[in-house]
Formats: sequence, C-alpha cells, structure tokens
Amino acid sequence: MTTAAGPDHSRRRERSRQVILEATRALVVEQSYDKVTVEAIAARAGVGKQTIYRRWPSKSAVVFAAVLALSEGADGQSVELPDTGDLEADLKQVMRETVAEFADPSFDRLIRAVNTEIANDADLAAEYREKLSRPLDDAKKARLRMAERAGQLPPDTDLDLFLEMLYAPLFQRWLHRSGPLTETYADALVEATLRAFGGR
Amino acid sequence: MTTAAGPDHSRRRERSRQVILEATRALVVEQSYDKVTVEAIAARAGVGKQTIYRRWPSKSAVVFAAVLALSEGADGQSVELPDTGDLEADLKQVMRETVAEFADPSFDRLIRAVNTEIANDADLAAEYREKLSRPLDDAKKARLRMAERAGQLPPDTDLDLFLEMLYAPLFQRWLHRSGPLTETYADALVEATLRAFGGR
Amino acid sequence: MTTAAGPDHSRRRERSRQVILEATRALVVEQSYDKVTVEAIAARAGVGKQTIYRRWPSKSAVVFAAVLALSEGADGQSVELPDTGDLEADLKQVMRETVAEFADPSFDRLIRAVNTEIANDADLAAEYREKLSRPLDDAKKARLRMAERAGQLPPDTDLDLFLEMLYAPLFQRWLHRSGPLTETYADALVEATLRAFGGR
Amino acid sequence: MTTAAGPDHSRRRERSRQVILEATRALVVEQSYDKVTVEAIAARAGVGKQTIYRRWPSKSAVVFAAVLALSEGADGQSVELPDTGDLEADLKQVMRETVAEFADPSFDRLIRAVNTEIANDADLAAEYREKLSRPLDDAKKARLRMAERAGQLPPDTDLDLFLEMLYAPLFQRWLHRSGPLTETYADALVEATLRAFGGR
DNA sequence: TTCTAAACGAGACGGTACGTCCTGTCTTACC
DNA sequence: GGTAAGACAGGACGTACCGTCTCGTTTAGAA
Repeated sequence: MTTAAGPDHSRRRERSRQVILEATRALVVEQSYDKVTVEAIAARAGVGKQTIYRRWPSKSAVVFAAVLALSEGADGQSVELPDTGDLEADLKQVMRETVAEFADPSFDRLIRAVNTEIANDADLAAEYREKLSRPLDDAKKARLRMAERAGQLPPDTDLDLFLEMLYAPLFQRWLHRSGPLTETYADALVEATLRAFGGR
Repeated sequence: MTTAAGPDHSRRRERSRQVILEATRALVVEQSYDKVTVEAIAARAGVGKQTIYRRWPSKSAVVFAAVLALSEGADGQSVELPDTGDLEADLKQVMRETVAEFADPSFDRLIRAVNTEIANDADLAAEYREKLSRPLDDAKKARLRMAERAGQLPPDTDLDLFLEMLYAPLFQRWLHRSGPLTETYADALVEATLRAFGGR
Repeated sequence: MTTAAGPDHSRRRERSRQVILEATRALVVEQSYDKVTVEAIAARAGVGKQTIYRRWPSKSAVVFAAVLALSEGADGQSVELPDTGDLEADLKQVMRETVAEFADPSFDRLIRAVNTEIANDADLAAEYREKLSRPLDDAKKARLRMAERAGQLPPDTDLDLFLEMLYAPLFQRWLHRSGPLTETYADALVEATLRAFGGR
Repeated sequence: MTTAAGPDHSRRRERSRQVILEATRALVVEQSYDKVTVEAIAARAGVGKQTIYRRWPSKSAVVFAAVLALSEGADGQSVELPDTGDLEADLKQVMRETVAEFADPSFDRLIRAVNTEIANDADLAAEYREKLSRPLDDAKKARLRMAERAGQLPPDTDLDLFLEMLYAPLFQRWLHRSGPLTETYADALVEATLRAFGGR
C-alpha cells in the first residue's frame, strides 16, 4: 500500500491561491462587477490565466471562493452568538450588526456579487447554503434553543421559519434597495418576529 | 419646414418591439441564462441588432422590458386583491397563488433573470420597484387598509414591514432555493405575520 | 430564381483586406518570422482578429495571400520576357534580375515565409504553383518556344526540365544559403543549361 | 582545487537522449507537423520537458538533431559512391536511389520538417550544410574527381555547379511538389548535366 | 554499503497566442 | 426613414504550448 506520492506542489498552490482570491476581492470591491473578468483577475494577481482555470471552472466559482475564503479565515469554524439571557436584546444586537455589515460598501459588493452568481446556478446556490448560510443559521438556532429551554420561546417553535421572518425582510430590502437599513429597522424586525412566535 | 410627415412608422416599431420582447422571453425560458445574448435575441426575432440597440441600451434593459411587458399586458393597470371580509383567508389565497407562480418554470426563469440584472444595477432596481413591485404592494396595502378599517388589524400598522415579513421569506427561499415552496408554507407565513401584527 | 440579394459590403471588405495584407507584409519584412502572429497583424492593421479570420482560415493563408497580392498588382496579368533575338543574352538578363530580387531583404523574407508555409501544406503548395510559379514559367516557356522556332534550341526540347535546371540551382542555393548569388553565377547557370540542351 | 569529481551520469543522459530523438521522429512521421510540440515529444518519450530543454534550446534543434541522428548512425562516417568506371551509370544509380528516398513517406516528412526549420534560421541552415549536405557532396565530388582523372569529365569542372544542376531540380520538384519524381526523371537529370559539362 | 549529487518525471507556474464569441457601432441596400 | 443584414474594432473567453521553476525520486560513482 504505497500511494505513488510524487512531488508536493502544495506550497506553491496555496500561495498562488491566496493571491488570486485577494485580487478577486479587490476587483469586485473596486470595479463595476461586469469588469471583473478572469483576465483582469489574472493580471491583478500577477498570475497566468491557466493557474486560475486549473483550480476553478468559471469566474463564478472564483468569485464565490473569494468571498467564502473571508468567512473561513474567521476563527476557524464556529460562529457563536451572544447569550446574555435576554433574547430580545441579543437578537437586536445581532441584527444591528448585520445591518452594519450590509452598510459596508466592500461587504455589500462582495455579497451582491455572490448573489448574482448564485441566482442562476443551482449548484453554487447549494454550496452557498452549505458553506455560508448554514453555519450562521446553526449558530442562531443554537441560541434560539437556549431561549426555548429558558421559557422565552414556546417549545417546538419552527426555527427555520423564525429565522426567515427575522432575516429575509432585511435581505430583500438590501438586495432590491427597497428601503433604508437602520437600527430601528433591525429592532422592529426582532420585535415583530418575537410577537409572531410568542417570544418574550 | 417641419415634420416631413410620410408614412406612419409607429406600427412597424410596435410590431418589431413585440417580436423582440417575445423572442427574449422565449430565450430566457429555454436557454441557460448566459446564452441569452443580444445577438441571439436578434436572430430569434428575425431582426437586426441595431433595431434592438435603438430602443434599449443593454441586454439588461431588454430582458427587464420583456418581463415587464408581461404584467403590463394584464388588465391594463390596477391589480386587485380578493376581499371576502376574511383577511386571513384572503391573504392565504394570495400567498398560495404566489407560491404557484414561482413553481412555474417559465415564471421562475424570467424572474430569476430580472433579479440577476437588478442585483448590480441600482437604476434598474429602482425601475423594478417602481413598475413591478409597487403596483402589487399598493394593491396589497389597499386590502390591508380595508382590514384596518374593519378592525382586523390595529390602526397605524406598519404596512411596509407587514408586507416584507409576509413576502420576503418566500422570496428568499425561492432565490436561494433554501426550502420547499408549499401551500403549507404560504399559510404558515400568513399566520405568523398576522400574529406579529395582532391581526385576526 | 431570386438569390436573396442583401446589401453589398464589398467596399468595406476590400479596404480592410488591403490594410491587412499590407500590415502582414510589413511584419514579415520587419520581424523575426515566428513573431508574425495573427494578433500582431490585427494590431498593426488596426483591425479586429475576426476580420482576419472571416477571410482566411489560418496565418499561413494570410501570409500567402499577402505575398500573392504583390504579384497580382503587377500589370494585371501577363508577364513578358525580353526578346532581343539573342537567347543567351535574354536569359542572362532574366537570371540576373532574379538574383537581384533574392538579394533584396524584403523580397527574401517574403518568399522565405511563403516557402515555410508551403513546405508542410500540400494545398497551399498547389496554389503557389498555380498562382505564382505557373505564370512566370509560362512566360519563360513562351520565350523558349520563340527560340525553338528561331533554331536556337532543338525542337521538342523538354522545357520543364530546361527551366528546372536553369532555375532550381539558384533557388536551392538561396533557400539553403549554400553559396553566393552573383551575376557570375547567373551567367554560369544560363551557359550550362544552354549547353545541356544544345542551345546556342 | 579542481573538478569536484562525483559520479558520471553519461549513461542516463545518453539513454534519455535516444528516447527523445526516437519519439521526435515518430511524431514527425505520424502527426501533422504543427502538432509536433516539445510537450508532445516529452509525453511520447516519457520524459520531463526539462530533460529536453537541458540539451536543446528549441524544438527546431530537437527535430534537427533527431533527423541528423539518422545519418550519423549509418556506417560511422564516410559515405561512398559506387564507382564502376561508368560515370553515367553510377550517377543514375545514385539519383535513382535519391528519388526512392524521397518517395518514402517517413523520409519525406522528416526532411520536410528539417527544411521548414532551416528556412528561417540561418544558424541551423549552416549546421545543415555542414553536417548533412557536405558529407554527401564530398563523396559525390570524390567520385567526380575520379571521373576527371579518367577523362570522363573535363579537368577543372566546376563541381559545385555540377552537383547543383544535378540535384537541385530534384530537390525543388520535391519541395514544391511540382512534378513526379521518377527514375526517368533521375536519368534525364544525369544526362542533361553530363551534356552541360561535357561529360561522357 | 552507504553517501552524495546529478539527472530525472512530473507538473505548476507566468506568459503569449490561439481561434471563437459577443458587444455596440457603422455601412449598405431595400422597402 | 426605418429596417435586415452583417462587417467592423474591440476585447474576453477558455485552451494549448512555451520555456522556467520547483518538487521528491532514482541512479550510480566515490567514499
């Protein structure tokens, strides 16, 4: 059982991978999105186009990976939500932070780019849910289950629906630019959602 | 020395306009969206490319107009919602119809295309809200105001927020393909939203 | 029997055709031959690559056409050789002119380029013989037949062989750079060939 | 303080050298010539590209070496021409053999490849003359000098010119595919050349 | 027999050019 | 004058090779 081995190019691969993803993010943030081309990424990264195509099958995938890499770098894995015992206060804090994120122009452009790619690519959408949405949702659900145990939410609350009602209005307002994203709005969403599910 | 008069070309314009928009819709529905090119539209419509560029500045605008034309054709202008006196039942009916629309593959692709174009183009997004979202929202708000007057909703309910909580979860679930769109789901959204806003 | 007709774009076509061929010749003359790329030709001509590929299938064909265009421009069609009545003197003049042509660096590079393309492409070689070699050979044969009639050459001389023995040594010496191309050499070829075929 | 010594790897070098040249010849013979790439040679030879570039500076050089290696393998060095005492018969035999060589598809492709490389590379052309043409020419000249001494050729015959007139027509006809290469043709060339130089 | 250094296969890399496709403009002939 | 047709300059696509550059892995002589 000898596993052919062969040379290890992982150092080079990893280095160029980082350069490419960083260049991609820079372009997405700086440029009109349709000027983000594979050729531009390669030029910016000081890399041959083939080095990009060797790893990713399309521009979509590169952009996706570039954004994904951001959250992966975070703290390794687990996201954790505040738990002061006051569910409403904790959720408001989280939602206010989310509002602040969307207000950051760099973040805005990156997430907008990802959503563009996702909209017409079911596979990428699946990966998005798996790698970006799920970890966050899991953390939120964990916090909500704590609240259930503490009697702040009815048992057997539909947590998926709860999260959707809490978060989707914000997402839609942001994507369609259909209204201001303020702390007041964040608070109102928390309050309405808690009312909807009998939380206190 | 004004207006050479001559024949009236507005008929030709209108005819070719319809042909172009129909061809666009056909391509959006049939093809992978990134194969929908101006050239393909022109070929499909049996039209010179210039005839397209004379009317719209970009592919985005054509696609947008193609989808917009669908709802304009409806009954001229005003959309109206059912009003049986039973708010919950009426909303459930509307939401179930919306779920059904999203389940239609043609509708799915068309709306997905529009959302793709909108995500990175603020002007188009504004037009989208103005021409597609607003009329629908206005109709819904009219129905909700009836409910207020009937005492089924508290006065001064934040109707924008009400509509977002009702609709955005459905929209997000559809866009991200993050869950099934069923009648049960439609009903649950109505019930939760009514609870959130003290409706009955 | 209506032959679709449609607009005639031949003026634009002809103009860009000339620009491309001229740019090609310029590059062949100025550059190391393997730097003559379709992209370089397009850039030099101020033309999109597609405008080249619309007309010719490969770089070979463009280069070939560029060289061919030179001799076509000449005087329309017919080449004619001097006929003073003195065969030997006339042939020497012609061969000396040929030697002079090969000494011209521009001509050298152009013909070398064509011979490169021809060597591995039988179709192009056929076109070369047809369009470049044959007209010249026909003119030479016409002059030789005059000589036959004048009794300066035996009747039924194998004119193809005559021309090959006259010309091929010069061609080979040039292609392989295997010796100097001088007027003395030109004269020696004429004299030897005339001896070989009993000319006087 | 000299020559660190160390092991002698010449055996490996020599082995891989042979493998590379053989693979090159195989590709030249089998493939359309522009598919003969360094990468293809390396793959066919089961060798890293660097092993090729360590020895030769370019594809041209490899192809050249591959063809050159064929004639070097022959009988060590000296080529010798038949000498039956009958100059005409001996030359006809040699020319008929040459015609036969050109008729061999493998030989055809190999020599064509070399001539392609040579046409635009003066250095390679010099090496070609030195290593491939000269030995053959020297052998032929030796035979012709025997004929001079035997009174079958005039003294002080220009042997270079003699050889060119004998051989160049054949070469040109082959390179340009401008006529059939037959034994009759070979004989005619010998006869005409002998006439040209007063041979018998 | 072990050590050491070259040559090696593998293949990633930064590049250049390929030949194709589409964009948005321009030109021509037709109606 | 608007139109269908389509040529055009431009530029990105994704692929193929170039020639260079690491990587471990033989390999074979010297120690």
